[in-house]
Formats: sequence, structure tokens, C-alpha cells
Amino acid sequence: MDLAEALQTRDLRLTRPRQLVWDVLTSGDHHLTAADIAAEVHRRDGSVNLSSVYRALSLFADLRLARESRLGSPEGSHWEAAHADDVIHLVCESCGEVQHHHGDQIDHLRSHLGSDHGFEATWFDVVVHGRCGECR
Amino acid sequence: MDLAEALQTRDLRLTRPRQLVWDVLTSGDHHLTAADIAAEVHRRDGSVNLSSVYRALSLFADLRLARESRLGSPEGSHWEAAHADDVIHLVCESCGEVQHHHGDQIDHLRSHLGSDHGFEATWFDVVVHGRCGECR
DNA sequence: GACCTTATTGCAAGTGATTCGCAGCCACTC
DNA sequence: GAGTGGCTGCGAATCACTTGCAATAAGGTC
Repeated sequence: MDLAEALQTRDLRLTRPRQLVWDVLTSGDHHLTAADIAAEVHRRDGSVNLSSVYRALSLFADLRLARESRLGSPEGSHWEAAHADDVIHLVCESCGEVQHHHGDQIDHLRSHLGSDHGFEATWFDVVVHGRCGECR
Repeated sequence: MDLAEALQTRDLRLTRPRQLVWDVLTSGDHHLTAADIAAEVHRRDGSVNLSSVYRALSLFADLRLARESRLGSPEGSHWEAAHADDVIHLVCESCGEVQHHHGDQIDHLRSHLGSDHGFEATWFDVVVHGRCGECR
């Protein structure tokens, strides 16, 4: 995933705030809140404004480079670099950990919805709450 | 689903605002926003305050009588009376319609996660965005 | 490198959904 | 019907996020 390229083909500019937000998004933890991202970006460069972080995030979302998911937590939404949409988020209610689960269930679901119900799925947001193996 | 009973067994009171919110939630459309509900409640009884609507909704959510789902729309979250959790929300990006899809995929997923991955699922929030049969 | 165009930013004020504190009210019990 | 404490209405507060605007700086052109 090359940020510079993705931007340049659309006459968008690769700026410092965008680069920093992208760095934070692609390195380290998944599922950061906008505030987390802003804090980390600000730590790396104190001159970057909160608005720019929000603007970068929603730009990345438009370009399908990043993805916003509401995991049901009270504090705002969580962000992660884009990944295939056949991913299930497993949210542990005990330790708060969010796992990604890859499987073919989503594909089954997609074809089932398409062929049996005429619904053409674009993207999936599957969140399962429960207790993870560690916490049971 | 008897509201009075659910409340009384927990030493909670059946008040007019709660009754009205419940009426709106169980009659007519699904997936109302808090604002929709507040508006309808207010139409039926102008003396009911917005805060009370929010308080009733979150109480019902605690009691598992109602359910909040974030369907990805910019205006706040959507509410519906509780239903079995094996429901998939199909959100049409064209007409905005939200359909419920009942199927056994959720059950398959639950047992798959449990037996193969040690994840004990409590509840599911499955939202699929796409185009419905009408809009294709 | 200097210059130019205009996308992008920082700032500060604004928005809109939701929450909270508190004094008064009323649902339910005895 | 009196008491009590759970609830409500109200208004102010919060919180995540957005926006308007003048200043700034990418990235192309010469």
C-alpha cells in the first residue's frame, strides 16, 4: 500500500500530517481511536493539529486506505489501515482485546445474500462481543 | 415482552416517559434514531423531556429490552426493540433501507468461533452495506 | 532554484448528539 | 394518604468531531 502513489494519482498532496497519520495507522496497534492517533502524531510532531488528523483519517477512509469501525465502545470510533473486508472483529468484554478473525464465513455470507436474496454486498462490518480464550 | 414486569422485578418504576418510549420502540418502524423516538414521544406527550428518552433507552439497553446499533450513519445511533441476536442488518447504500436478515450463518459462526477458536460469543452485531434487490 | 497555483493546514469557533447535576415530583409500598 | 427514594424536567456541560478562513507549503513549470 503506497500512500504517496494513492494520493498522487488523485492530485492529492502528500503532506507531513498525512504521512504521520499514515505511519501511526500502519505501525503498531490496530484499532486506535482518533484521539489515540492524534496523541501519537502529536508526540512525533507537536505542530500537527487535531483537525488535520481527522481530515487525514476521513480522506483515507474515502480512498479506502483506512477503515473506521464502531466497536461499541463509548469513546469515539476506532481506526485501522484497510484490510480485506472478510474480517471479523472479536471484542473481548473482559480484557478489551480486539482480535481479527479471518475465515470464509464472510464469503459464504456474501454469496448467500447475493444469490438467495438479491442483496449485493459492498462491505461488511462484523463485530462479535464475548470472551476470548484467555479470559474464559 | 412485558415492560411493567421487567421493570418491577428489578424495583424499577413504570413511568409515563418509559411507557411512551417503549410504545414507540415496539410499534411501527425499526431502527429509529434517538431523535426520531424523541420526536414521536414528544408528539404524543409534549411534556416528556429529551433526557428522559435517552435515559429510558439506555435503561432498556441495560435490561436487554432494546438494542442500539450503529449502522454507520452520521446521525446518531439507531434503536430497536430487542430481538434474537442472530440477525444481520442489511443496509442499502442507495435507498437507505435497513432490512433484517435471519439465517443460520450466525449460529454457524458462533459454534465455529467457540469450538475452533475458544471465543465465547455473547452477542453479534453484523452490518452489511450494499445494494438491495430493489436498487440494483 | 525561483515562481505559481491551489490543495492543505492551524486555529478557533461551531455543531450536534448525548450526558449530568440538582431540585422537585410522583410511582409504589405500607 | 403519607412517606421515600426512584425519576423527571431543565439547563448547562461534555465530548467527539467539523468547518470557515487566512496563511502556508506541496508539487508542477520554466
